[in-house]
Amino acid sequence: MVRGKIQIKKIENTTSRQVTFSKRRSGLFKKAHELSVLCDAQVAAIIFSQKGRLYDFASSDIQKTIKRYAEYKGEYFVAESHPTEQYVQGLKKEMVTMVEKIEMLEVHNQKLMGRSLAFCSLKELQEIATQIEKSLHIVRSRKAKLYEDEVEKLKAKERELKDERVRLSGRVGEEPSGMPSGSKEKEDVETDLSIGFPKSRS
Amino acid sequence: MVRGKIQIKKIENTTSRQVTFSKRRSGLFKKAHELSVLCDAQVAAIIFSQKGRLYDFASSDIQKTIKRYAEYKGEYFVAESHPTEQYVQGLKKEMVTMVEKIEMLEVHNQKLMGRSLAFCSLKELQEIATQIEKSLHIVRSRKAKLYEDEVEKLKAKERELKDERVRLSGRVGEEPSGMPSGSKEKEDVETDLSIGFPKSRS
DNA sequence: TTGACTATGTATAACGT
DNA sequence: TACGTTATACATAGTCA
Repeated sequence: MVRGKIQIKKIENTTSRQVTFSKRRSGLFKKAHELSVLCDAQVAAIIFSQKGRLYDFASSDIQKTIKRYAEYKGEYFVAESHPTEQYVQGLKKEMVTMVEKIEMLEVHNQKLMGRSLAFCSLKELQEIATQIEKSLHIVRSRKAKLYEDEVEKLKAKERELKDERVRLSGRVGEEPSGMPSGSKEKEDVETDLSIGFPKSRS
Repeated sequence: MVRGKIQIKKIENTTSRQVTFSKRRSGLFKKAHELSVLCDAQVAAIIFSQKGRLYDFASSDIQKTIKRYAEYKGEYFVAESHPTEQYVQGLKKEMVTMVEKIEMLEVHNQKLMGRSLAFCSLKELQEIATQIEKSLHIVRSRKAKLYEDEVEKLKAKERELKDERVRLSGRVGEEPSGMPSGSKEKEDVETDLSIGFPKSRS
């Protein structure tokens, strides 16, 4: 029994509020449905309860209704971070550029590797050959340089060891003995060191 | 005055339907508002009239409500062509792959061109040198083949011309004359054709 | 269109169970 | 918590202005 006009303000009693919510919610949805049928309208209603639970009603597909709303209002209902069409276009453009670059590099690579030459003109072949010769020259020089450095390092080490040996002999005050023979007659250590297999060990 | 219970079905009379639409719509919005206040709920309602006109109500910001709905349902209400976050992630992943490929190709290219060798080991240098030598061999072979083909073509042409000359001479019934001298003693036409500038024209 | 009027149907607040 | 009941408040169909 209704005691009188109710005030439209938040119902403080939790139970009462929940009951009212449930009843009025279904009442609202009923009214929404009736409106949609009687007047041939597209109706959608969304309700979040205080607890955050979702209730919805739609006379047709709610997604369609919301999309229609979005189009009508010219708005997207999307997360803040959602990418724009423009941004994606930018990405795609970048990708096209990258694909082109990859193709270009692959073709170049192929040619430098001596493949896919079937449609090269003589002139082009000549250019490629020149480039390759140049490359080969550089690589060989670099290789030679590395060898040299290696040899230098080893020579330095040998010299160091020899000095050490002399110093030790001096301290002991004896003639060097028990040292590998033949170390004195060979002044040029270079002949003693070589890349590859050692000649022999005496 | 209401004559009796009304049927919940489309009102055929246009005027009546429009009036009912207007009244029930405001009634619905009023109920929605009351529900939101009484029960502290978030309510939104969207109505499209039969004519396609939009009416909406929301207890708070309707955009927020719809966004909340979208998040709750895990859906975007966006135009068909609008890119999803997932799609963009896919693109970005592809781009990373492409960037890596480009870097790899560039490094390879650089090495084949004899550049950026500073940090190559001897072993690596040796491999590069071997590859380059192989490439050079292939390119030179290809070049040689092209030269040969060219020469073959020219020889064939010369032979053809010679045959033609002989036939013409036979028809005229005379000793060939006015022909370039020395064409008979030279059986090997190869010496007569060369790549580059012609030696001379007699 | 829009707003009033009003008889009547409906929704629902306050209770029970 | 959820469902009946019921007295009331509210909504609204039909009508007129």
